[in-house]
Amino acid sequence: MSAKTPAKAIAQGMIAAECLCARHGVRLTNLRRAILEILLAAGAPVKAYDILEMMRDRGQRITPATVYRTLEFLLQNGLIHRVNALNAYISCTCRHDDNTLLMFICSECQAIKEIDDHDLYDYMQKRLEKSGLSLRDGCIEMQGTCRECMR
Amino acid sequence: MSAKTPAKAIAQGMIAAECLCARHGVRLTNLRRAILEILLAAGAPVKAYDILEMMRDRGQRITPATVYRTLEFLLQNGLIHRVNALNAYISCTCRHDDNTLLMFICSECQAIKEIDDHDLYDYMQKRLEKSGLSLRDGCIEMQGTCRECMR
DNA sequence: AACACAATGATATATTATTGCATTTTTGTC
DNA sequence: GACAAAAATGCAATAATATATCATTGTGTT
Repeated sequence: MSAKTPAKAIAQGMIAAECLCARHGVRLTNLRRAILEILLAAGAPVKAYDILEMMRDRGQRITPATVYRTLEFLLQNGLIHRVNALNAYISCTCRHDDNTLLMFICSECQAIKEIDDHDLYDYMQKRLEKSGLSLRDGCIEMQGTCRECMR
Repeated sequence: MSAKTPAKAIAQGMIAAECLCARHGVRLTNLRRAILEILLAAGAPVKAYDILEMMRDRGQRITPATVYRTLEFLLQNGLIHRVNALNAYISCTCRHDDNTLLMFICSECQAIKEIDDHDLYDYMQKRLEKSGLSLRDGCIEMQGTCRECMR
């Protein structure tokens, strides 16, 4: 419905997810597939209860607990990210096999951009280590303004 | 009670807050003072409903709405920060007069460290501008592991 | 005192998330 | 295939976090 993402990209995302789950030795069930697909299609942060509604609209009988459990699974396996600033979830667009993540959130339009800048990440890592802090496997969430909202 | 922070530091924080409010032309009321003091004393992230309880323990009749309104005021005036990763609030320890903020959260022990590293901030800013993103007035929340929890 | 405005009180409700236990589905073993 | 064990899901209740709305109180100005 609100498919902001081209069908092709969604399909690719699903295939990538299948591969990843196979490698991890975990099961990508229909429920998990369905919720991941919603997130892939949205291409934007989606709230847990919105996912719940979308699933119900599709005729699924489902409760919050199930949604959150499924999100937890997808998070664990690096297929999606949680956007703390928005209490929302977004499908992962980077191909980081590690858990490292640089995420930029536009405070104006809520758009999310994953930053695939390993140099920057490494620099931050190095810089923080001077204060005895390790970014290893860490998430970084930055808020600012995107180009469109800047003008 | 749970005063992790020396009384002297709390007092200093309060004075700084008074000054700042005076400069901003806003009122640091008793309620606001009380809640700021709780946060200063804690020296760690505190949840809204914990603040509510502490206030009630002190004999104040107070509701969630009031707590959130007060937190909002303190946030607006840069006296505290919201820790999105924890749904919690912490008194500001840096003296940034701007809204820029680099915050590090230990995923193990939940300790928060404000990073006062303008070089790092500027570097990130510059780096992000290449992607059309502006960190101006933005918050950065990083999760990782602190020295103590590393071993 | 009268007024305007900011702050707080009070009630209700919305939003986000988890717990615990029952049931179903899948997997591995015989 | 039959079975037991484990994983996934269903279901109900409830916890935790946050906001909206309207009434009341306090503060500063004239």
